Amino acid sequence: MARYTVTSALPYANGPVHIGHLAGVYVPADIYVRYLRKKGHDVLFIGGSDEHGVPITIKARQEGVQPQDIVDKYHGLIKESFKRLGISFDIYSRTTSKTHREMASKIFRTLYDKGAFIEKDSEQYYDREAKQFLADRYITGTCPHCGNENAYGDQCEKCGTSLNATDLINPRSTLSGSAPELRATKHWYLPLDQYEPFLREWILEEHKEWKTNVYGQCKSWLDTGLQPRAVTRDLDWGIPVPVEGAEGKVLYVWFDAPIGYISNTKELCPDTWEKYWKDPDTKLIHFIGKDNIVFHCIIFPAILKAEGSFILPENVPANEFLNLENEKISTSRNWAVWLHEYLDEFPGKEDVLRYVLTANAPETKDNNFTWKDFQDRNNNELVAIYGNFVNRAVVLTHKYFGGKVPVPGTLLPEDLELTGELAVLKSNIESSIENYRFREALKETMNIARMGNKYLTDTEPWKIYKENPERVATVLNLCLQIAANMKVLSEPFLPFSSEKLASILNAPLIAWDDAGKADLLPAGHVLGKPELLFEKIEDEAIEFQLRKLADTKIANEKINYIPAPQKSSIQYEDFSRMDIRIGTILEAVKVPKTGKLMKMTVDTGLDKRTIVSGIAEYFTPEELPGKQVCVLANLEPRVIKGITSQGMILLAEDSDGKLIFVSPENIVRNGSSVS
RNA sequence: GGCGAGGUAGCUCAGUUGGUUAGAGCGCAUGAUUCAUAAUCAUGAGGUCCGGGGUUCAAUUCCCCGCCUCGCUACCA
Repeated sequence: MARYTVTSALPYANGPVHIGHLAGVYVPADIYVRYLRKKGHDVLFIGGSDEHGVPITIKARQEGVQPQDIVDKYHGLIKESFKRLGISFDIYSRTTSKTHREMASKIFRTLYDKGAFIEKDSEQYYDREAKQFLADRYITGTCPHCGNENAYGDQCEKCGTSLNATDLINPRSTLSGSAPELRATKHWYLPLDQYEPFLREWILEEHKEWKTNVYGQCKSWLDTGLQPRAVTRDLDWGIPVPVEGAEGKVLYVWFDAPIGYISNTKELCPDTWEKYWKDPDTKLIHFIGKDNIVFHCIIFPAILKAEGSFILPENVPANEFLNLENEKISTSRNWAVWLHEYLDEFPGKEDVLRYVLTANAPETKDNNFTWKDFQDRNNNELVAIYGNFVNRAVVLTHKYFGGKVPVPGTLLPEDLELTGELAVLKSNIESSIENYRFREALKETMNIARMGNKYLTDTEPWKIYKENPERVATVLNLCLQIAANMKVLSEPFLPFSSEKLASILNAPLIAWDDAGKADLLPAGHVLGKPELLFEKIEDEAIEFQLRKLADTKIANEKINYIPAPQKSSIQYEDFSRMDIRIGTILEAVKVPKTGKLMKMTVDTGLDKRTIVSGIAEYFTPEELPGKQVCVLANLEPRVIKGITSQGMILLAEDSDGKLIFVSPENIVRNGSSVS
């Protein structure tokens, strides 16, 4: 018996959980832990909500409530829906818990006391209108070396000098446009660069077996070179930095969140939690999505290593992403299948979702969920293969043997082959699960039912019953044994159906290692009431979902779009200083080596000038010439990627981020003023 | 733009440490069958293994270039 600590990424509590989260993290993690438990291992499955960080404060501000209200709402919703889907967490807690606050503080403090952090005092700019400290790149000003008036807080692009924001003359906040004030602040950095040799050895040498996407990304980070990373923030929502003189500062959410795994373990096992985190015999497994790789493979292990007494993860099986009907799942665009809605709309079909998301899991590359595929897999696989096989075996037994498991006769070669294959399939399922290949494991599980269907067709008990009832007894006995094996071996994937099958067979769920054999049900055992394991999903239900997606996609784009709050008042004079003209784009080329920049020549009526704009993702150079646009003409020129941009083209940004030109309704003479 | 992962049958995916006819499930076609939720079983059709070069006796598999998708990151007056 081995000991396992299995974690699944903490969902961020600013929205409900959708099928992408499930397919990527929670369903595979649940399969894994259910399997380990069935094998008799000592395993803890740790989950919880991640409730700190800036996005939650922004959402709270938008909705006019407190951050606590936001996280209370979503934590409850998420916890409840996980439970309903049978995600078998041993604990699902939250990072606003008392235990977590203490644990995160303690770990920070330990590192602090060990001198593991770099402490940096600095004067940082604070935007009084936006009410926050500004990161360097949110500040522009005049370069002290070359006099460029549009240098960034971290670097002047004109002379190439690296700067500190405090070096700038006449700094401005790019958030509000106002002049920020200097405030002294202090932050703590984890010098990741110091852990590079350790990480390199540990990952690149000792964990070559990790999935290629995980290993590749870690290697990329390590080869690029790691930088010290700030682990504190100036913010009023989070865990206070437990150090004197750190008032108003909180732990960076990515420092505190993974510690939540530890805190939640402690909350569950106040006395014994340490053996799950500090005993070298314990295997720690993190289930995550691919966007989380660096935090779980680089930063969190560095924190654990710095602390010194914790074990490191054995594996970090990160999945890719799931698309929905060929489009990226998006919370903000409401393009998702929400778990709590699915559970309401498909009652009793928890396993169908679990099945489809496993059979189609994005294990090696991004995958696509479609409702048609969902229906097909239910109707053609769960119903037709698994459910149907069980039903055939049970109905025939009731018909010929009064619902009692018949006494088997002498086994023929084909019977022995069947039982031999059963053991093979079981072992295939085991090795697949242990290697995090759940899709394959599920397929092998279904092959057991396929094998049963074929066996029934080959032996044709309904034909031979009259002349050879003894043979039929053997055949049906074996079929029921196969069904009993299905019940056990499919339980990690389809726990609800296994319960149901247990009741149909009137036999309890047994341990994993007792399966794989053809003697699970004794002769004479009385079966339970026959009922269908799965039912067909009709076209109407699928059409409803597709219509709903189409509708909510349109509706929510309009309803959910929250315009940015109005900026502070200005005088007419401020406005009148802006010289906005109508101009015509003459030519356009993409700026090489950039993702978004387009270099255009624009006839402003005043002159023909060069303007660089970040629109290349939305327009091709070919479609631009001839277009009339509004140009902010008297904007100070600015060097972008070595090109001097003389002005700015006005664009509207749609709710989905798409850019649209602000153009005159009719053709206007170039140089016309806009006011 | 840099880096990482992926691009294989209509769909979802395996696989090839380079080697005769590239696999599975679903879908489709044909046949068998009727115990079963028109479910099952068998057989079959379907693929310039993203494109172009190169190395090799031989490349889908190795190398180079390019295109596409996703992620991280940079940039986006």
